[in-house]
This record gives sequence, C-alpha cells and structure tokens, in this order.
Amino acid sequence: MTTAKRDTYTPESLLSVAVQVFNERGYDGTSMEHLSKAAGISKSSIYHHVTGKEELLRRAVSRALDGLFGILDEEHARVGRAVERLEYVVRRMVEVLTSELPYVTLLLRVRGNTDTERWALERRREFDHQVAELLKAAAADGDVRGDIEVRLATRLVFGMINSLVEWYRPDSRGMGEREVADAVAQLVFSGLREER
Amino acid sequence: MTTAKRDTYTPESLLSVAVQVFNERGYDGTSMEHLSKAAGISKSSIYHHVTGKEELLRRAVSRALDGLFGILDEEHARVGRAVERLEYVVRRMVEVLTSELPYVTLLLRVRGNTDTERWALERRREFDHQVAELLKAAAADGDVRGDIEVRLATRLVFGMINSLVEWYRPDSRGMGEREVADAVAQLVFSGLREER
DNA sequence: AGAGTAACCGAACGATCGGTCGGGACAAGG
DNA sequence: CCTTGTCCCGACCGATCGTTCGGTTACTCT
Repeated sequence: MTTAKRDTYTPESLLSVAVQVFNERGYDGTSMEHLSKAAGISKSSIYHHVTGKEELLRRAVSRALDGLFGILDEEHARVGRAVERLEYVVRRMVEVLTSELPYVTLLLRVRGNTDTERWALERRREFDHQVAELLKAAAADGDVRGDIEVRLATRLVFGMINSLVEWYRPDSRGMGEREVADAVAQLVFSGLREER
Repeated sequence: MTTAKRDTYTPESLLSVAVQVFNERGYDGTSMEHLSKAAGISKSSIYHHVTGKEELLRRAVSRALDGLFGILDEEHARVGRAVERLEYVVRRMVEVLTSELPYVTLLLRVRGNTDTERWALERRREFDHQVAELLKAAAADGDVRGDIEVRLATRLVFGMINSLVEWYRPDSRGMGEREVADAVAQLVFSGLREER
C-alpha cells in the first residue's frame, strides 16, 4: 500500500535533473557526459531510463505545453467577457511559468533543429494563436485599445510574460508569484505611467 | 579612390553569414561544417579570415553591445526629464534591435558556456542596470507608477522589447520599425486598456 | 537458497566536433 | 620572367559526440 522509498532514478526524477542542466548550458551545449555527472550515474545508465537525449527534451517540452494549454480549458478562460478572460489567461500564464519554470524555459528556447523541436514550435504557435484570438475579441468589444495591431500586441505581451524564464527564480524572496502576476497584469493593461 | 570590387570574404562579410546560421541553429548547434556550407567556402578557409568559431561570436555580440551602449551616450538619453529620457531609450532600443537584429538576437541568447559568453552576459547586465537607474529616477519624479518595483518593471519592459528578436522580420511589410517603436512605447507607458 | 530482474557500470562504437597543415591557384608588382 | 601575398582547398588531427553492448551488482519474490 505504501509507496516504497526510492533511491534510484525514475524517468521523471532523471528528467528534473536533465532539464536543469539543459537550461544552464543549453540543450545543444549539454552532452550526455554532463548529464551523467549531474545525475551522479554513468552515461550508459541514463539509457536504462530513457531512450536518449531527445526523449528528455520531448518529455520536458510536453510537460510545459500541457501546462499552458491546460489554462485554455479552465472555466474562467472560456466563459465571460473577453477582456476578463484575457486577464485571467495572462495571470494564469505567469503562474504556470513560475510553477513549471524549468520546463517552460526549455520550451521557449528550442530552435527547431530536430523533429521534436519543430513539433514544440508548432504547438507554441498554436497556443499563441488562441490567445491572440482572445485579444482580438477584447478589441472587438472595445475593451482594449484598437490603435495597436492585435498580432503585434499579442507578441509584445507574450514577450513580456515569457521573459519571466530569463530572470524569475522561485527562491528570490520579496518577489512572490502573486506579486509578479499583479505587476504583469497592471503593466499589460494600464502601463507604466502614473494613473491619472 | 574607388573601393575595389570584392568578391572574396572579409571578416565582416563572413560574420554576417555566420550570425545568420548561428541564429537559425543556435551557436552550439552550429558546426564549422554548417558555416562552410552556408558561406560557400571550405571549412579550413574560414580560418584564413577569423581565428575560430568563438571569434565570430565575439565580433557579433560586440557589435550588438556597441549599438545598445551607444544609445546611452546620445544627448536625449543624457539630458532632460527622466521619464522622457526613458521613453527615448525605449524607442531607440527598438531601432537598434531592428537595425542590428541578427547580432542582438545572438547576444540575447548566449548562455555563459565560454569566457566570451560570460563577458557578454556581464555587459548586458551593466546595460540593464543603467536603464533601471533611469526608471528609478522617473519613479522618484512621480512620472511613473510607484506600486511596481523598479527592478521588476525594468525586467518586464526589457522582456517586451527584447522579444522583438523572436518575431520581428524586416521584410514583413505592414510592420515598420516606426510602428513597432510606437506600439512598444504606448504599451509600456499606457498599457493595453482603452484610454479613459 | 535460487531465480528473476531492475539499476547500473566500463569500454568501445562510428560519427562528428573545432581546428591544423602543407600546398595550389591566381593576381599584383618588379 | 619570378617573387610575394591573398585566398582557398583536401586531408587529417585528437577530442568529444550520442549511443550500444556485455556484463556485474543488488534487491525482490518464492
């Protein structure tokens, strides 16, 4: 009944080590040798748990994409006024980025050199597109300024949110997930300027 | 007096080819073979023009950093009200990002695996710091909202601007450099919400 | 105790990595 | 003509790449 204590690797626990190294050195810059040192097992032992380097990448970006697409299935993202659904998605994106930080970080850095990477890029584009549709609906409602093109605004907002992976570290005290989500939401909707 | 026609490579012309490939495949994902195919000369010939792969990276990120730091030396970035200097820097950053797109793209993607990369990261941090000081001054003047921490706001604004390298393509008609700069400035200072 | 298997290892594979070497083609200057 | 220097090449270097293989350890179940 009780889960036996595990002092050996599972594909998942190995993944968490690998993703960390991938993010430090870059996927291409990480050798299986690097992974084996970080995991504390031999290079060949890694292949007992996963089929190879690319499977680790695939598992990682899948997890990130599942988190992001999961947002769009939530009730607050599906019903209600478009501008409010948009704000909900923006805040939830911050939450997913922070909670799944290393996996999303890896996702946002794939270049498209392999089939796995190209698939990840395609899924990302699909997600971006769905959020862009939300922004378009909010603009049609007149709740969002119409003088900035929808695609351009989407990209800039995504750029701001996605930049989280470049600097957010969960341990850095004084900057909780909630504070970041508030700041992003305020900046996105009201901008930097002092409220009039 | 007239410059002789050049049908051979110079370090600079080779650099422009190399940077393009670096940005497509990632620096670590690019081999000297890849570069030689793209340049149309043999692998060994590349070493006639540059000392190696890392020099190409160093030249590229130097060019990008020169462009960015150059902004801070300009008159409008040095004199006047802080909030206006900040807006000027933001707009000029967009201009530099677009005009030096491939070089800045490469700069924003270095991971820190080599001495060159670590130096680039250090210079980037220095630039970010100086812009953060500008934002802090604008906040002290009361021209910028005080409820978002300066460092956090700086990072988010940088995230938005730097995301340009992920999607801006100079050939895409209907989206000129000026339009992007306007959109960024409006979004940063006024946000998405319909003006009241 | 013995069988079965999950977890792991060192050694080695062919391929590719960044970089070196000696020399050939060619134009310019004498 | 011959030299000089630029630009380029194929062949090759030792090192490292991701991966495979044969085999050992150690735990589980009967």
